[in-house]
Amino acid sequence: MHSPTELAQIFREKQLKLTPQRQLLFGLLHENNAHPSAENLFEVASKQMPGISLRTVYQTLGELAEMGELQLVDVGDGAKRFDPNMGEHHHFVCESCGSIHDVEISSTPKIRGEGAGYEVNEVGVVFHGKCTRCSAATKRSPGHQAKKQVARTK
Amino acid sequence: MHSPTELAQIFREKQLKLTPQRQLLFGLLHENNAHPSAENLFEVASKQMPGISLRTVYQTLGELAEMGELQLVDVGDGAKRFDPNMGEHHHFVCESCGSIHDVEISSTPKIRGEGAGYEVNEVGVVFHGKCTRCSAATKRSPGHQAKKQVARTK
DNA sequence: TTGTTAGTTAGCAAGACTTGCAAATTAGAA
DNA sequence: TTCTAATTTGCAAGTCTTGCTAACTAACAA
Repeated sequence: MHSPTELAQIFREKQLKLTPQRQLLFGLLHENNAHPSAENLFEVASKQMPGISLRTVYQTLGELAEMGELQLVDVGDGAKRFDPNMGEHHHFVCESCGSIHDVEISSTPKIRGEGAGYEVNEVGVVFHGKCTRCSAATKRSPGHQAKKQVARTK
Repeated sequence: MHSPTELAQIFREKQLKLTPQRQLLFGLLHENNAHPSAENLFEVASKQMPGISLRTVYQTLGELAEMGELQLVDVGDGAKRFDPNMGEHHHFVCESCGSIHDVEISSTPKIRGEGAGYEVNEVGVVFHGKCTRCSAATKRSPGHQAKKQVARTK
């Protein structure tokens, strides 16, 4: 996504207000590669701006996604994640700690056979496995693993 | 997944009961390539067995998935889908009618660069676009499209 | 056929994640 | 400072799924 400064400019041009809430979120999202959920961002934002509403976080994230400033990532664990990296890339999800990492793939997969006639607009690839850290941890002490990075109560 | 008869055998071996509800669901799932959600199956099952509980459908689907008889497919539209096709394949989601189709890809994508050190256990590829039918319909009468095959209220 | 019992089902409540709504605020322009 | 449309909030509500538990029943033995 664009930098907070550039976003400010874009918002002004669209007659959208530059509220403190939005500015805070722009900053928290910029170059954030942790793939946070709305709730994650809300927690962090709350520390810097107690009282900010979760509803506002959802609202702002939704706007940014609609404007093409954020990519929505769904790894099937319940909550949607937001990724400011709009370049072409895919995702790796660690089964141990839950972390999500951007990855590049050697070549975009193509449909083979009957389905080849489909009109494809988008291809999403999600890898599941163990990240370097968890993989190493498992080797050192099987059974143990890095603490889950993303809280999941479900 | 296995055929209803084979599943019956497997369940017996595991001391699991062969209830009418389970038998019905086995049948409805067998060779079902429509990628139904729990709710979808519940509706169909209800016609043949009025009174069956949605809870039971979830329960049974969960058991089958755990036994490796069903694959869970999440295309990010809210509800999980169940796919009895356990062979290696990926999915195509039609943006117009919502239908999901199994597809094969020419080669499994590989992670490139730094992420190459990850321990990958599973690769999921989801294509989004227009299925043959909707693609043709759009060309015939732009603006129109096939009726959504999967109800989504969200 | 009957009794026994562990496995199941059904219903409802509740939890997680999101979104709709309406009232209260406020950024930005005049 | 005033005005107004855009925003933020808080809460209710909706969707999908799971936990809990009382009632039920498939499967097996006598």
